[in-house]
Amino acid sequence: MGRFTEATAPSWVLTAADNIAKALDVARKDILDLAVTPPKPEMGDLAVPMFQYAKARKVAPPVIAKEIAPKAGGAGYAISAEGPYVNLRADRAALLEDVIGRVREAKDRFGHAAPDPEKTAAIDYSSPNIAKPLALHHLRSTMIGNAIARILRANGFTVYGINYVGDWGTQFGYMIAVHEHDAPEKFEKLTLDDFVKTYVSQRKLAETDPSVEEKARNAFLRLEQGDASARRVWEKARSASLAKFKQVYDMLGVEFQDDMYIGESFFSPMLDGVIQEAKQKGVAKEDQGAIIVDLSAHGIDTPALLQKSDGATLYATRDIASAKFRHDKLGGDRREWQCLYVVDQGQSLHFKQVFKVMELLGYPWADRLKHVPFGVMLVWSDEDQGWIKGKTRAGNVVLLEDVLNEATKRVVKIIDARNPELADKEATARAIGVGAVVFNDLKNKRTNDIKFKFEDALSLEGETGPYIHNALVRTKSILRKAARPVPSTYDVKLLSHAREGEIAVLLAGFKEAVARAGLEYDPSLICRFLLDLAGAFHAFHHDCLVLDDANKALSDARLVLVDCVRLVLENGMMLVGLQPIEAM
RNA sequence: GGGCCCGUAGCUCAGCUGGAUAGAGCGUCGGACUACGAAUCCGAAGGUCGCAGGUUCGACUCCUGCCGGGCCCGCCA
Repeated sequence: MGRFTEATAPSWVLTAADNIAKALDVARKDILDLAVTPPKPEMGDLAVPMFQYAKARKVAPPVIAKEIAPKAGGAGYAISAEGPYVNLRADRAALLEDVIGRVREAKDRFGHAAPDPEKTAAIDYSSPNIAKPLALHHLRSTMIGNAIARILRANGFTVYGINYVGDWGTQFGYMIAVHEHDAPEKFEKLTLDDFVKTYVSQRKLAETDPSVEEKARNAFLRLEQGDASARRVWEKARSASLAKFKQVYDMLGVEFQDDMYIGESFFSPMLDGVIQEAKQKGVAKEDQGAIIVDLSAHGIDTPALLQKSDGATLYATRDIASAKFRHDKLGGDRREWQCLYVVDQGQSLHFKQVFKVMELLGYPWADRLKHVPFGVMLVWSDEDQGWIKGKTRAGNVVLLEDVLNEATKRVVKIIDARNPELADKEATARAIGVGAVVFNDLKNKRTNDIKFKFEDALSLEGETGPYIHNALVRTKSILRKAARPVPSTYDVKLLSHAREGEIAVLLAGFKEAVARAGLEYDPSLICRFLLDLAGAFHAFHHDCLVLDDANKALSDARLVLVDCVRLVLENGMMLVGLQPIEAM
């Protein structure tokens, strides 16, 4: 697999690949697929190995390389044979001119693909439980999902971000039993915290007093039957929870449309229909009093349970109903529709079962349902001297909000020490602190377990969010100090420094990174890009003076480049949910 | 026992889905603020890529087996 596809390759790469293909008498795509990045920058920007062509012609690879290189030259790049490789190096001035032109034209859409009405996606992410707090482990689904939603939009998709909140289940029995007869003035003021406390205390009581459980069950039964008084408590618990969730989402820069909080309760009226349909189609059967779908003929040993022996439905049943809803209402009529579930890898089997059941039910779009799994979050434990799962064990919950506030607090302290005059101190600290936590979560491959350590997640140095923020702030500082608009014309030949070349190569690769991140549903690819670009800019900043009255022409050209870096950094940051800032 | 994920430097991770001498960050050691922000930059030390076979001109990458870790495996979500 090559570095580029025909759709995303910069024009010089296409030209070069064309010429090499012609010289070898093969297809351009073959060359693109073969092309790799050389191990050292001095060797060039792209290399095409000659091994297989050498084998076909029964000559040594270096011989072929030497023969091809002189024949495949062209405008915009240099070509040379080095051992068994044909190395290509983009002409820096041409590359810079090309990429700067594109950035300045596309602006905040640079790197994006054109919107395509056939591309639609429903993405399920975050999806916390009502009446429970947002904990640290919710960060993963929330931010990975948010980033994928933004990345797919940048790839031309219309995206529906769905928050499939857990707003149905026996836990509401406790809420109803306890709060049903609260005085109105107390009832009105109930918050998520109150409901969490109720849940915890009721669970504790239930351990010694069986009647607590009994009352809760009855209360939930009334809720299911549509009892108005029970429903009133349910609604309150739901709205109080959502209000709190939205506060935290706001801190994270995450937003769901109001009509996209489509929780489990929404589907409860449809579940009988699902069971009936599955039975009628001969997909489901009764077994030990329960309704199951036997999947053993399809390589899945565990059957999918649609209904318990006591008649209650299960979450697989709800997922079937919700998949139909998403297809029918959220873009399923489009050719390139997809429905993503950004849910931890522990639920792989569950989704495998649900998707297979959808297929057995005869829905031809069942193959568009995709589980996008991610690794669990492990927290460092000094006690155990190891990584442990930060489970919701009683009293052991790390609140997401607390982590974000702590991060912000630490950044405020640093700003106070280094830049006490900063305007917007609180908002800036929040962007940097939250960004640090978010970036720490997204920078590694999605499927890895992430090991959460405060010192690392809140670190301000190295491969971190603040490293990106710092690069952005440096671009803005220069642009501000220039005290004149970014020049509209400039002499590209003056941008001859090696650092400028590195930046050009990176900028030219942004679109490829966005495309790949979209195909692989992996925000870490954007994070890596941002680290590379920020790094190249930091090095440039160290080596190259931009504001230089003695050399106005060079200063102009560099200002243009700095502005492009600024723009692409901002574009990339938006995709992964880092909030751009002006100063720090 | 079966299924999925993982094993690369002391630690945390990249390695472009088979190509050139395996790369970063943290930590350690040593340098750079009389230039646009040192939350930065430059350099050094540090690796039998878990182990053993196999496929290939070529394997960190693909296949098989083993070792070690995580998650899942019918009435929780």
